[in-house]
Amino acid sequence: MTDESADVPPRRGRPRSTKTREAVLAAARELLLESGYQRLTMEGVASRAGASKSTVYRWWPTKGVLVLDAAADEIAIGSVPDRGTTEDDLRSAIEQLIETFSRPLASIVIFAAITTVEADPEMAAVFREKYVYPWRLTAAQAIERGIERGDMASDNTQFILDVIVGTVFQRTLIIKEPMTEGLADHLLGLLIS
Amino acid sequence: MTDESADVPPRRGRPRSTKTREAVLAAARELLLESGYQRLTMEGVASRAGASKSTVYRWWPTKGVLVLDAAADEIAIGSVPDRGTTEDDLRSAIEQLIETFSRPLASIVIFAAITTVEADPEMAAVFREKYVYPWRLTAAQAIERGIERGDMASDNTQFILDVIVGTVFQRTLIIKEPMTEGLADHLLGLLIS
Amino acid sequence: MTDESADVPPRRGRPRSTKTREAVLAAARELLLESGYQRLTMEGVASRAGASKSTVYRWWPTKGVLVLDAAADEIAIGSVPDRGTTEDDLRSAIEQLIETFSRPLASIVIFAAITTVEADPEMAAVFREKYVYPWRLTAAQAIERGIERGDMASDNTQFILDVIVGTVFQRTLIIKEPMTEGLADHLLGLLIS
Amino acid sequence: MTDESADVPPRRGRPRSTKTREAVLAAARELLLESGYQRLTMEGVASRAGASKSTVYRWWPTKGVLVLDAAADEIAIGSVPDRGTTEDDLRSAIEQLIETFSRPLASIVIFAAITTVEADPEMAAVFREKYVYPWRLTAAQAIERGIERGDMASDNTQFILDVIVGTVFQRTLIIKEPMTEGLADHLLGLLIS
DNA sequence: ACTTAAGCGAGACGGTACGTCTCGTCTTAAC
DNA sequence: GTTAAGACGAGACGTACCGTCTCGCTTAAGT
Repeated sequence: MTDESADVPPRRGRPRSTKTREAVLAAARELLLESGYQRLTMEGVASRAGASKSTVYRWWPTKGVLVLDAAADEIAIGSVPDRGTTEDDLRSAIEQLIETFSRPLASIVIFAAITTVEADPEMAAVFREKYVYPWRLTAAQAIERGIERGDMASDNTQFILDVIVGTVFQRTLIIKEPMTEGLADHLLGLLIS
Repeated sequence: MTDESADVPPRRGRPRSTKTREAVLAAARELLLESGYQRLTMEGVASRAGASKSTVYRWWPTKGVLVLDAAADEIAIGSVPDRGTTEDDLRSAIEQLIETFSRPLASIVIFAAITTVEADPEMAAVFREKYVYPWRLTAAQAIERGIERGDMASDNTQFILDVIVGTVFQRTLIIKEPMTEGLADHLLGLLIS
Repeated sequence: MTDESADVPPRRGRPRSTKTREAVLAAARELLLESGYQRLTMEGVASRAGASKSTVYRWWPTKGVLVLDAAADEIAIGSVPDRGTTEDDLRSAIEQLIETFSRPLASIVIFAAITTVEADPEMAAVFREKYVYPWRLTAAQAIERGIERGDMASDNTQFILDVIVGTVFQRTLIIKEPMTEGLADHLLGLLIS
Repeated sequence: MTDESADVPPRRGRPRSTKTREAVLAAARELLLESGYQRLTMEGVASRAGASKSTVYRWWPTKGVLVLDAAADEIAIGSVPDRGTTEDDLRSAIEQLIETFSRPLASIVIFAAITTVEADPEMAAVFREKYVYPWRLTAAQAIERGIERGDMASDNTQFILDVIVGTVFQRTLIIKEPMTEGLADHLLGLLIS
């Protein structure tokens, strides 16, 4: 009878402090909500968390990595379910987008991840790989089911995705006035023939 | 008999140097294309232009103002003409957007103006007032003409504007892969019933 | 009639602030006396002086350069005069050494300059060039005058210099107990035959 | 048969590793010779020795203590013998000094021990107690024998000690050019009447 | 021609954050 | 109890830009 979980790495040295980790992430969240992404500094996070700069840099080499970690729960968007009808599927997708983009912390971090490509391409890449592509894949599948059923006003999946994401992004993160209520209905009216 | 042009201030002292002004704007354009908006520094612009920092700050109090001035010609988008048919009008609007967003310098500056709200709200405000609203107004008029003719798939003007701008922004400035050719046709197919 | 002082360099830009310069040097002196050379930090000096780090680094690139400047007056040892008799000349030399090594600030800085060679060879080099060699040259001349007169107990100038400097250094900077009063007489008794 | 040495404390747990101890001391010696005292770090010694920092700190609380331990053999200077004549005794003393100060490792450590008082007074104290005073005591006795015999040019023992130590220190550790050969003779010529 | 006033370059200045480094302490699991 | 590993708080390092501030020189328009 052998140990079944033999693939556990043999941890050595002082283990990482959960307390410090959470203090740093909490400090990052607070400062994001107070001052935004640009004005957040690694030094400020360390200070607010009662941690040292070296500890912060040891685990989060850049600001982008840090805030993606700090807001991970809020950013997570899940995947688009298969509810049986095209309208229900697309409505799910659109409402997931609207809901996620409307969370205060998530909106700040997502906006930063998208718009800071130039200064921090790695942040954008991590964000895409981890959050955007998985959702986009299931959303594309939902759209393709709709196309097969003959329900869609366009047969170009990528284009429809761009319409949905672009419009919701525009309305919720750029033009910030509400109108979010009717947004899903308007989009469905346009996309479903 | 009074002075006809009473609003002309009696300029005294050394007049502003056109040469310096143009050297600074040219330096800003070069650095934008070489390094992007974030990595551009006022210090770098002054140095490249052979000007002093105080001269740069005298005329362009912030990086945003400077960059909008430097790219003014490329950013100008004009207004949506009245060509007689809904399709022609909308196609004009969409192609103006695509064309403008595709110019190298304009794309950098517009992207910065839209996404830097947090760090430089004034830049965003100036950009909206001077470039976005005028175009958006004539685009809204074109859409309303289409609604009156009964050509549009939706009767909500602001929503349609968000679809157009959001989709084009998404495709040209966020997801940078081409497909720009078919974009106008796809959008027209969706928006015109 | 032409301008006689045409060789004045044409000063450009904002002139250096004398006030800041003196505040930094005074802060350095205070911290040297309070904490010693090793514990003095550039950051501490800037802070105490109400100056910024960049200003300190602009003018004094290393700690060694800064403290040599801060203590310049106290370190200056002059040169050995020619008083006519060997005894008077040597007594002058020895008393200059003792007096200089006994000043609180000078002793700290000289000790640092001598003993930090390994970590900051430039400081040691500047110190030697500017303060040690000039004095050593005139002291050597005084010794040679004594040798020519047949007054000296040894005819090796460098050796006698090492005896004088080594003994005074040993007594005043290493073994710090007094006995400094009789030191000059004892040395003269030994060196003059 | 019982344990004969009952006064040995009943050691428990893992015994100290002789191998590790020697690896650390050897690493310290290597790094002293390669980089000098200032640039030697506890971290570097641990790393070179394949030991952990905590092990190094457990047994050698400071860099000074470690380095004195690592160079103990080379630093040891013995005591001044009584050879019967003043000249032989003093020559022994001076040559012991010169020889010790000329060993590469010893010169580094002694120089550090003497000049690091400010930063590490404990190191200086340990060095004085363990190496300086014992030798100084026997050297003083040799000098006093010379004074009693009427051989010395001065009757102040401490002063003569300072002349000897100061001059040799000056010549071998500060001014590093040779001339060490004639040094003992020159000193004897001066000190013996 | 002479005065006046703004433009301009150079560059010093106080700040602030950067990311790196070493320090000496602490916390584990393995031995 | 000792060890290797290595996380941790602390704090200085030297650099880069920020936006402001003197300076002395230049350049015209108004006298």
